Amino acid sequence: MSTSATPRERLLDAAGELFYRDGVNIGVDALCKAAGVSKKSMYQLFRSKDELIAESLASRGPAYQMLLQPGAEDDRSPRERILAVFERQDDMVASGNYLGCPYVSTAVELKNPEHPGSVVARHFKQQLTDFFHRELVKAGAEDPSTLAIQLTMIFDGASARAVVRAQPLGGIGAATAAALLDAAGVHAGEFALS
Amino acid sequence: MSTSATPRERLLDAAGELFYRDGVNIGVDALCKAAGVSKKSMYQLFRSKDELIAESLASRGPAYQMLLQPGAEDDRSPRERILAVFERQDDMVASGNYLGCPYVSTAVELKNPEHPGSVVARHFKQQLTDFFHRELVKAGAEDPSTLAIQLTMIFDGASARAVVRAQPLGGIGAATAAALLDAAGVHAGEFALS
DNA sequence: ATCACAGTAAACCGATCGGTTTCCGTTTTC
DNA sequence: GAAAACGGAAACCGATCGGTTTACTGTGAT
Repeated sequence: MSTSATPRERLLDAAGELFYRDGVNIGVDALCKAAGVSKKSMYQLFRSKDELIAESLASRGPAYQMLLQPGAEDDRSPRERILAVFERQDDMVASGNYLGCPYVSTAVELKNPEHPGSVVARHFKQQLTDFFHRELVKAGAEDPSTLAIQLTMIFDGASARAVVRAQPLGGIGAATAAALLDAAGVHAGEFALS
Repeated sequence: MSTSATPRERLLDAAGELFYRDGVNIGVDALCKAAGVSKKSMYQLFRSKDELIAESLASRGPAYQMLLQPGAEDDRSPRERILAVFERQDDMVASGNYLGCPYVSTAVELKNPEHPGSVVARHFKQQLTDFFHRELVKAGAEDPSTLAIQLTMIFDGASARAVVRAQPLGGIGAATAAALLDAAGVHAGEFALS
């Protein structure tokens, strides 16, 4: 347990991992024990367990996005950059212990769409759609808004498949996304003329 | 509370509804109270709560499939019958209180793919894929196996979107499925030549 | 009439739930 | 060096967890 980090950081880290691995119903005692933080400290850092759920989800957002989305600087085409997301998802599933997209899983478990954790989940799922949208605009796609939503759906569908089947995806997500991009006329190496 | 049904039926009914509405972490006390069944009866009808999860999921399977899949006897083309699944999903989401595909949600919540409930979930998700596969074979699709998986992914992706966004789908699932079928050359009114 | 069974209500078990509080040691601050 | 703040360990709260047990009621078969 890296005691170098602040209690808040340790808590957010442990919460991010345990809420994902065991579900949001894991107890705060187990959480605090894993973080090496007392319940007293936890409850003066966070108003409630619900707030900790939301904040731990939010704190992992940027890293999760960077893990999934290619950096801004590379010379790949929009299509390749989009497909890279599905390839990274494939890797995550293949590396084992994949339990679904953390945001979708949390929203599913919380049931209540107004729960602070659900709000955070909605926000970060929108960011993936926004990434797709930006790339599609760069590629000059005809209907980037619809297509971005469809790609996000394929991403979450692949995620659901990985959870239900509990086995590697074998590139089926990337293949489906590619088929959809083909149908929409977004081809390899293509950029908008503008 | 229809006391006409047997305790077993009442329990499976209440469990199917409450596990879906509140998640699998709902207590057995609440379950038994909703079913009007004593805990003693519950535990001589089912070995454990885990078994009740699996059996209630299984007992709802046939009705859920019939709700989603068109009956065997209709004159629609395979493509239309496939798209009908997505339209019914759209209706379910639009009617409110949609909390995702019960099988995916349960698998996500249980985390453990060897949990009896996860096994049942995997089985019934496969049945949807099988339905798509049958229709695709009828339509003479080139790669029905891959396409059936892709359609199932779109279905689950649309389901995830409905949960995360907590708003109607607006036909995006059917539109995505249609685009994929178009790309695969499965057109309206088309049947295999055989 | 009686026996057996099915089933409910409720007490009970140890463990855990989210959350609060007390106590005490350590570190920072002046 | 004294005082104040930080934070961990652990007791504590009422409620609930999954599961068992006891006690009692109603029913049908004989």
